[in-house]
Amino acid sequence: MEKYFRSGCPISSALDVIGDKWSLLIIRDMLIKHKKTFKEISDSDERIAPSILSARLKLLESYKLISKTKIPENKKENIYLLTEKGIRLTPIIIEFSLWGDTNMREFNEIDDIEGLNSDKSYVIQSVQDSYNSMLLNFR
Amino acid sequence: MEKYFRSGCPISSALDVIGDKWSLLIIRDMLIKHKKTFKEISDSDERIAPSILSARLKLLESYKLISKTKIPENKKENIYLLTEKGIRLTPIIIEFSLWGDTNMREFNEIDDIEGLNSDKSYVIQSVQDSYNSMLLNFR
DNA sequence: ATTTTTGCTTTCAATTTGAAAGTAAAAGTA
DNA sequence: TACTTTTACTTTCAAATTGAAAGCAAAAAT
Repeated sequence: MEKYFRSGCPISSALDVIGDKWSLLIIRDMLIKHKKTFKEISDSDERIAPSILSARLKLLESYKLISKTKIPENKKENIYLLTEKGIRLTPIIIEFSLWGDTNMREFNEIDDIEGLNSDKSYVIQSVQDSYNSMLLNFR
Repeated sequence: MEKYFRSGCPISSALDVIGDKWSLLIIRDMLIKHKKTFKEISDSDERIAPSILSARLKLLESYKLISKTKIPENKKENIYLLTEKGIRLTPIIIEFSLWGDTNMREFNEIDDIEGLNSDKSYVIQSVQDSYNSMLLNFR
């Protein structure tokens, strides 16, 4: 897992870490659906292969977007949680959601997402607040 | 170039079109640097291979994010321009820029971008206005 | 004690990527 | 007019990545 960046451009550098087919979908499930285990994340509509999920979780952890812990009650399951860096991806996730909702209906049947039409900064704040509340159970 | 979508999720659908290593960098150069020809887009810090650029331009055109024209003065060069759909990617580009700027400095030396600290919606509006002004020369 | 679940790893074929070279038409130059 | 250069690609092919399937070891459930 070597860390190679194509240039010093912040956009390019961000894409070098999360600009692949799967990373933002993993982040979406953690952030919006509060998924926390390998199995929960595996169970998405998009069916990510375990080999890919494993590799991606390792990479996201190496860039400190997520952390990996266990809870004392369960020695088996790993708990994956978004870090501050990861939670800060919320605006990107919301912008993708809005763009896809408006611009992809012509090419694919798009699920309706409730609350997406509310004020943008309110939606972002709500998502982040909700995730942070959930996090309180793990400290 | 078959159009396959992994699910009805707007985020996933957006990523199925622009969630690869290069598309958003092509959009960045068109939107921010007003690049319009194959050669101009080829000349980026990240050095995209012509085979990849060719394939990506075709795909972006098929999803109506860009249009391909010629100007009467030059029968050789194609002019690639962002459509409304493409210009609407501005918020995503800006959010990537902001996130990379804040969160990737730990792992890569990030170029300073002037004006990035201004009000977000002002930055977005400026970028879009500037691109639209440039477009007036091609209608 | 046995079965099931979980979180992976391994394997391997198929797909994608990307560097390099090639090409055809247009444009520029002598 | 002939030649050279430029542009916008395409082709080739090796390397890297992806992803479906199977395997596996430890923990949890029965």
